[in-house]
Amino acid sequence: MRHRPIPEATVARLPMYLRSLLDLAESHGVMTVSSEELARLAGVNAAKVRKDLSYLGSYGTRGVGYDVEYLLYQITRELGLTQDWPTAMIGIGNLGRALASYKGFAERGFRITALFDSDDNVVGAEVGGITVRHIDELKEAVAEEGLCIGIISTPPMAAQEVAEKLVDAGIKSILNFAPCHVNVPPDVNVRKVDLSVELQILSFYQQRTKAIETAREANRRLENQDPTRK
Amino acid sequence: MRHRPIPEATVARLPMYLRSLLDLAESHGVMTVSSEELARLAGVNAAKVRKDLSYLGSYGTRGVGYDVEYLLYQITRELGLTQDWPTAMIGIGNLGRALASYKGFAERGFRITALFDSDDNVVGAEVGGITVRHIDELKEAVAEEGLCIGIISTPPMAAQEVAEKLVDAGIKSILNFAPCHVNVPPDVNVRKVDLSVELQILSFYQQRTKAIETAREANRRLENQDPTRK
DNA sequence: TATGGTTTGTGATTGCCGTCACAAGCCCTT
DNA sequence: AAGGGCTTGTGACGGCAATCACAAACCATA
Repeated sequence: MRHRPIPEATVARLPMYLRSLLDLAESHGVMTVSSEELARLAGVNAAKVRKDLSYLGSYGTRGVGYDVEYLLYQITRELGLTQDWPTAMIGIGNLGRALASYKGFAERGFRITALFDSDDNVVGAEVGGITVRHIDELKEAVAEEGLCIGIISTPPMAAQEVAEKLVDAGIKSILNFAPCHVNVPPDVNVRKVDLSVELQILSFYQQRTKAIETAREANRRLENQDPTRK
Repeated sequence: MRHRPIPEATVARLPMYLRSLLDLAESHGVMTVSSEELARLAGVNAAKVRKDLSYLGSYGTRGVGYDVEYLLYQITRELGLTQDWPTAMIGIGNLGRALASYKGFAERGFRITALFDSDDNVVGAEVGGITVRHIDELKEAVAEEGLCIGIISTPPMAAQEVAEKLVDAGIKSILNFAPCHVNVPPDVNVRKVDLSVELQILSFYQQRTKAIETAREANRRLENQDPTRK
């Protein structure tokens, strides 16, 4: 049972557990945590927590719970966060600038160590202490500096082209903030963060609840008009 | 078949189709599109596209495809994007500022119409033409200006408190950019965007492929050392 | 009007994932 | 040493979603 593959859904939740554990370790100096407590903090089901953690190995103690420090280390290791992955960002516009100086990345161990753009007005500028280079220098920089992860924060029109340049440079992991799909070879891993898609999904459900409310109100009004109605 | 409920997974993909359709309509003036083509653009399976769209109704023509304009309208309507949902953003730090002026929101029909913060140094400032108000004015503003959606872009520590204030003010849809889970009543819809979680997931798979590569290399080296090895 | 080529809409199937429920195992008290 | 109270780890089950495969339906052409 120890070495079964970890399901994708579990991998996606590990970072949440990691964060909750960090909170526990920092704020209270808590030594041990139950799956119930961890589930509450991460906002998921307790059984799911246990099953997820069991994929990593038997790190809990029955009747007691999980040792916070130990679990922290195991998840960190499993996620590959014990080493750091030099990260390049391409597209230093408004969004790129904000992301490049976003403290959340650094706090979770990601150093964005190289910035690139194609606009000569931007190349040479300094953002968060890093000088923006021209995209043509990307391949060389990847080879020399061991860049492993690429972040695309260009406008959507440029995203596909940039993705291809990243792939050509040998990058195997891409995080795409541009609101569009990019095509890459099967051995390259792309994840997408689309800021407005989430709003659009909210809009769908918001409309739905609004419609229900409106219908209820109409019913109430109808009933008031004709209280004898069956 | 017409009025079955739309699965969550489908709702999450509608925005992608919407974007691809917009591209088609704008750039080429294409009149009609097949599920195959739309699938390619959105980066999904063609059968999935057809099934997804079939939940909205029979808007395609066999042997021809889907009318781009008509489908555009139907998805827009289904997502509730024919009306606009006044949106409040709470937490105008680095990230909040970038998001507030992010053009992608406006392009997809979301106007952020109200900004709030708790820091007196920020209150009164103007971001993207909107004056930042104090969080204590939130409830009143929601009531008067019909704000429907709340975006949390505070540091994680403040997120839960802000979420509760949004709920108290009557907001039913929340988009949370703070890297933490927030607890809300069941009738409130929260979606989360965590910028660094995606990086952490990439890190996991990156480590995995790296490990495989390293193992292969070790094998090669071993075989070179002892070419007669079985 | 008939025929061929094309594309949709959808039953059927499969696999993944969430949840439940409980045995196994640990600690503490007596 | 034994028993009670917890908590983990996991088999079993059910449901949702992805994919396949094909009949139904449409257009164009003759």
